[in-house]
Parts: sequence; C-alpha cells; structure tokens
Amino acid sequence: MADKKKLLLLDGSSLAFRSFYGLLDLNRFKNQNGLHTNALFAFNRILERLFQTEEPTHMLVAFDAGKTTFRTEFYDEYKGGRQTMPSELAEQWPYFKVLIEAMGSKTYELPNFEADDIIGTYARQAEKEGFEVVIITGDKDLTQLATDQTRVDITVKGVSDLKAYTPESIREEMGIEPLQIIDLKGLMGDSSDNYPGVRKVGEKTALKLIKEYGSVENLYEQIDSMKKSKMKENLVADKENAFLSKRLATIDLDTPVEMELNQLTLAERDAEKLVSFYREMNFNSFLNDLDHTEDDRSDSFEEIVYEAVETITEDHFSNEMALYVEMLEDNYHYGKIVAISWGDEKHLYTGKAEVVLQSDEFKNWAEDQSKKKSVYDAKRTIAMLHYAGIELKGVTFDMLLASYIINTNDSGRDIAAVAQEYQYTDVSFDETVYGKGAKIAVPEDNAILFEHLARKVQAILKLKTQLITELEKNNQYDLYFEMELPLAMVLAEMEITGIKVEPEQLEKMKVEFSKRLEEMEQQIYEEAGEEFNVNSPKQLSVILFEKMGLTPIKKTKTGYSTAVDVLEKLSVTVPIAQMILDYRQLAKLQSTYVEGLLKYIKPETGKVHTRYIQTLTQTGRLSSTDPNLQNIPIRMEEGRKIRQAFVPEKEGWKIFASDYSQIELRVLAHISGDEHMKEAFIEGQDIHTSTAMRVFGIENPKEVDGNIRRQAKAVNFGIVYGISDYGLSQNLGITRKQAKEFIDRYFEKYPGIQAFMERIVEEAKEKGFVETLFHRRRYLPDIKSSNFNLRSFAERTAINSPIQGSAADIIKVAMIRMQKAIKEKNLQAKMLLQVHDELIFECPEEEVAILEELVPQIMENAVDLTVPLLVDSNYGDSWYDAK
DNA sequence: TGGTTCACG
DNA sequence: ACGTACGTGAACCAC
Repeated sequence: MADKKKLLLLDGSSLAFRSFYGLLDLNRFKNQNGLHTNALFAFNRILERLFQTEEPTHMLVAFDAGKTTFRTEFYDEYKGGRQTMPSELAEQWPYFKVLIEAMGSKTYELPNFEADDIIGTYARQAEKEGFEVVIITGDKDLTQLATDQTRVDITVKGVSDLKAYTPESIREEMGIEPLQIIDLKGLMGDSSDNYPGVRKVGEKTALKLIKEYGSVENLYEQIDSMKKSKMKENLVADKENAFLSKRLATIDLDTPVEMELNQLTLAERDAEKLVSFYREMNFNSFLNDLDHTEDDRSDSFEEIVYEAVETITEDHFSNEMALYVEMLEDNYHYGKIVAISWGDEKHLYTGKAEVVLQSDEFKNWAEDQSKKKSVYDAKRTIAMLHYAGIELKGVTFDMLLASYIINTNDSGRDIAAVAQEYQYTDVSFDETVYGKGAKIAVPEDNAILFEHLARKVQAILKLKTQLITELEKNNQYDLYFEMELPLAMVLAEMEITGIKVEPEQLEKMKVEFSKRLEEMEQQIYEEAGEEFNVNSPKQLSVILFEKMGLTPIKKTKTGYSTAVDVLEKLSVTVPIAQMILDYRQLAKLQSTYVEGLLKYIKPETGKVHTRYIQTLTQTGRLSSTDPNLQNIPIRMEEGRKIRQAFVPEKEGWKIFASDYSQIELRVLAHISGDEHMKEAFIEGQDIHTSTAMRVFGIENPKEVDGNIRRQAKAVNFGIVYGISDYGLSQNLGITRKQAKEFIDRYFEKYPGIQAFMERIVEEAKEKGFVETLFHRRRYLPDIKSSNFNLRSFAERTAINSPIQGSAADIIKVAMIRMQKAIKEKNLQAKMLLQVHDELIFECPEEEVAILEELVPQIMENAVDLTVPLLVDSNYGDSWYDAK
C-alpha cells in the first residue's frame, strides 16, 4: 500500500451526461428488458480506466441533488432553459449508483448544493490532510479548484480523452491563476448555466481584463480611470450582473457535508454485485474481463462431475438426455467434429470425436427416435452428425431456438451468452476456452475441453424447464414446438440435399464478363482522363466531383455518394456516369455471383449447400449464407442468366418453383380487416390496379395504364413498410407534397388500413412489443423514445413486423407440411430452397403434374385467413427456366 | 472493422 | 423541425 493518500472526486452528473452523448448508440446498447445501457457502459469504462491509471486510495462520486440549489435562491434563472434529460438517460440514472457502489466507491448528493460544491469542499479538506486530489468532470468551471495538490481533469470529446489542468497549465494556457477563473466567468457569463455576465464581453475580452485588473472587484474599483469606450459603458451598465455571475460561478468550499474523509476510503470491488449488475445490463465483455482477472476462474464455478469415456457402452445412454457436438468452424458442411458430450441429471459423458463417432452404441442411441435429445442448435447438430454418418433423430428441445423465440436478440453461437441471459453462468464462453481470431484452437489439455463441453450439456439440462415455462407464459409454446423445431429438421434436410450448380455455365460467363469489364474499364479511364480504381467510391468521387467538377447530389457519412440514384441523375450530363453504372452491375455479377458461387461448389457432388440462419432476423424470416441463395439476380436479364447454372441433380429432372402472390398485402388485408382491400383479394382483382382505381378515382380498369399502376404499386409497398411521404416521394421521384396527397387519399379509401396502423402503434406502446399471427414477438423499446428518429423507426417497425413476420410464419408452416407430404406420398421430389415467399424443388418429370397440384394446395391452405392465398407455379430445366 | 454499394424478397 | 421507406448477405475499399 502506498503511503501517499490519493482522493479521486468525480462529478457524477456531468460524467453521466458525457457518457450518454459520447456513446450515443441507442440501438446497440440495450439489455434484454429493453433498457438502454449506453451511458452505463461508457461510465463503467471511465471507472475502470481511472482505477488503473490513478490508483486512488479514497474516492467519491458526487451528484447534483435536484433543480433548486442555493444559487437558484438568489438567481432563479440559474440553469434555466435547459433541456429536460432524455428519457433514455433518465431510465439509466438509478443504476449509476448501483455500479459505483459495486466498484467500492461512495456516492453522495446534498440537497441545495451541486456536485461542484461537494467536490470543492472535500478537495479542500483533503488538501489540508496532505492528500493528493484528482477531480474528473466535464465542466470547465471546476478548474478553479486546481492547486499544487489538486489536479482537475476535464473530458475532451466524449469521455475517452481527459485533459489535465494544473495551476501551471492554466497559467501557461490562459495566463491567469485558477481562482481567477471565477472572475473570468463573472465577466463573460455562462450560456449553458444561463447567467449573463457583461454584454459583448466574451472569453478573449474577459481574459484581457482579468490579466490587467486581477479581479472583478479590482476592476470596478479602478473603472473610473479606464479610457472612455463602448466596453467601459457596458461594464458600468452590467456591474450588477458581473458580481452576480461571479457569485454564481464560485464553488462553495464549505458545504455541510456529512461524511468524514476517512469514510471515503475506497473499498474492495464487490465482485458478486458487479457480476449481477453486468449480467442485468448484458455487459458480456466486462463480465469476461472480470473472469480473467479472477486468480482461479474455475473457482467461481460449481464443481462438475463428468466421465471422460474411452469405450462406450449401452449404459452410457438413457431415454432423455442432452447432447452437444463441438466443432470450431462456423460452416458445419465443411468443418470437423472435435468432441462430443452428452448426459442427463445423473451422469455427464464426454469423448473425443474419434471415439464417439466410431461407437455403434452412440449411433444406435442417436438414430433412435424414441430416445429424446435436448440440444443447442438442432439444425447444426443434425448436419454435423450427418456428415459423420449418423442420422440424428428424436430431437425434442433446442435451447438456441427457444431463446431466439423468446428474444430475437439471442442468436449467437455461444451457449454461454444465451445461458447468461437466464442468469446461468456455470459455463465458459467459447472465446475463453478456444481463443479468438487466428489463434483459435482446441486446448491441448483434453480435460479443459471435456469439462467445457460437459458444462454446455449441463447448461442445456438446467435451462430447459425455465425456457419452456417462458414460452408458455408468452403463448409461444405452439410457435416453438409446432413450427420452429420441426422446421429445423426440414431445413437441415434441405441444406444437406443442396442444389446442383453447373460450373461450366459460370466459367463461360466468367471469361466473357472479364473481357467486357476490361473494355469498360478502359473506356472509363478515357472519359476520366486517368486511371483509377473504379471499385473505390472514394477515388470515384474525387474524379467526378473534384476533377470533373460535377455537383454532388447526396452525401454519405464519409463523403459524397456515388450510389445508383446519384449516377442516374449525373448520366444526363456526362457519359461516364452510365458507364460506371454498367461497370458496377457487371462487376457485381462477376465477383459475387459468378466467382463467388464457383467457390462454393463441392467438387465431389457439384452441389452448393447454403446455411439457413433460423435465429437471426428480427421478423422471423430466414436468412441464407455461405452462399446466400436468397439474393440470386432475377430483375435484370443479364443477371438472371446466373440461374441457368442452377439445375436438377439428375438427368431428366426439372426445377419446380412455387411462389405466393402478394402474400404481404394479403396478410395486411387479413389483420387490418379493411373491407375494400379484402374485397379486392376475394374477388381476385389485381391489387395494384384496384388500388390505382380507388386512389386515383378511375372507374374502368382498362384506363389504368402502366405508369398509374406502378405508382399504386409503390404506395402499396410503402404501406407495408410503414409509409412516410418522404420515402414514397424518393421512390417515385415525385414531390413530398404529391406523395402526401397519395397517402391521404389512400387512407381515405382504405380506412381500415389507417385504423390498423394507429392500433398497432398504440399496442406496441402499451405492451412494448408487437406480434405475428403465430405469436412471434418483436420488442420495440424505442417506441416511447424522445428521439424523433428512433421513435419513428420503431413505429414503422411496429407496422411492418407483424406483416413481414406473419408471412414468414405462413411459409414455414407450408414447408413443414410439404416435407411431410413428400414423405407420405413417397415422392422422389426434393425441396431445395426457400426465398421468403417461394419454394424451389427438383423432381422427376413425371412428378411435375403432382407437384402442380400438391404444392399450391399446401401453400394456399397453410393458414386460414379472411382472404384467399394464391400461389403461382412454374417449372423448367433450370432455375432460370422455372419462370 | 466500418462504410458503401448492390443483389434479393 | 427533425430525416426515413421493411428485412437480409457479400464484395470491396480504407483505416
């Protein structure tokens, strides 16, 4: 212990505000209950850094007690006109004290006084006792407290940078003594604290005057001898203000604080409180750091008993167990199983992959439908074991899927992160065991690996009941057990089946494209008058907006935009814009689709195997990755040709595709109950034509021309997205006023839709979430935000999510029934892909007729709505031809 | 690693 | 007055 005593004084109120605005990422920093945590996160970082750099022996965090202080008693405008605290910060306020006290420091506030006064008082007391004092604040006024024993650190930008003020540095920078800061303030006033000073006197003039006269008092004593000037007149006129302002700026060094200095001794961190606080706030990185700083991390774990198996017997299995298969790679179609663990309440077993996968006993158990298995990520587990020659059956619970249904933010691969959401911490993060980045590896010591896996299995066992209870509470039992869990098995099968892609097609395109790209590149260089990287938006914007002197149309965060809409506008003036558009289109096809796809073709089978991510989107849709097969080009003919490479696996087979027609608008018609929109669908009208007729007052459908229909279509889309006049105007290239008129007319003609929008936003505000037809939830904490943008976004999301999500629910039901029907009818057909509103199959030619009946029948009847669902089907020799 | 652009529904 | 359409993934650049 250092014999030198050091007191750290923090201006809690000021730092809390700085923390909030310095890390204003409200979307990212939210805990599971929707509480914003950005300021707490930033504040924690400040605290941790201060402990490291300052190593204080004593500490206090002072807060302002309230609006009225002794200063407002003699100047009631003091700090008037300040904005009220944003609600997103207010909700975090109570937790600052929890955090600070868990860190071992005291907090303090005193009615009638500000944090400054408390800090000033303790600083002076401590100086007398020979302490070294450090003050941390965002408020420059406190520099008046700087002495040889007291340093004042002011936050520069945000909270990461601090600037130290000592008497010397103040002298050097401003040419005055710390205490003269008060006189300075007296003359110049303070706009943020809302007191005036002397008119027309800013920092520069005030500094000059203080250097000359020393203090406000001195200045006025000698004012008669001052030369006649406008400034002198002002000084005389505002004399009262000057003294008032000086008084306001003076920190009270004698506040009646109740704690003795020795009570401010910094205590040990309260690890238990800190852990539960971090857990509540979902601060996983801090939790992790906390783990690392513990001398013996495993001490914080409960003991665990498991058996490392070398020889596997039937005794190792029971009727109901949890199972975890470990693989470090993300892509389970290509990775290698490391080890496997399984167990029940009584026994936990773990073994290396070589041992377990060779065992007939394990295979028999895994493939036995009647032996129930709980897992973490069923689809992944099924796929991994499939490639090891084992067809896993009897999966009755998936922890990852369950936690995603309860909270769509739980999508991670790491079981520890999800477990932590449910206050279970008896399992390590993968990162702590395997490392990260390039150094990721299985630990050399088998015992470490085995224990880690055994703990994962135990986590699944321990959390199962809790998760199921939560699902029941949310009315999501069926969504989980009847939809998502069965779907996981369906998706596993689709992924494993894969789809055949002919490399010859793509190779041909690759050669052609690269030749054309080179030509286009040369032409662009000629237009530009120099060579540059056409793929670099930054270099391109230099060419366009600096060298060629074109007028920028749109800005991005980092510079001028060169996106499609901008280049389209520029193409009227300069030919290079169109060339770049053409180049980009082709370059995209080449790099993402031609070359990109080629990399994913498995040489042995000629197939690509995407992975559907079932636990990612906020709406319930699937996503597809490695490769993404949900965004293969279709809109432009040139890109559409990529689909010619997607072919059936077997000779003489066909690609068969069925897609829902207008599913989102039909869902909207159903959940809004709008009579007119329902009628249009029930009578089988073209919805966009029908909208055009109603909104533009056209009687005869034949009079609806292409352009009018296009506009009506854009409005319909806008409605689904939670329309705004601005968005619609951008999309249609019309004025905001016109767009607003469209929308108003629309709501007039479809009053049920407007009522639905108002209702759903209201509901979101009440409950904090919105729901799909099948009770899939999306939480919207920003719906009550004081920030216009965040709130507006949440409102649009409240409208869109039930629509997009219900459509996602419907196709998921159809997929499960389709897979079942194929098996029951013993068809050879295989379901290959899902692209949000369409399903793609391959089948022998003779089954085409069956699918033409069966697929629409199942898709259209997946759910019973108040409007019909309609499905279109097509088939051909390739995906391209199934149109 | 974040920003920009662009492919899809 | 505010500054947006909803949901994704991949390639590339620049730091």
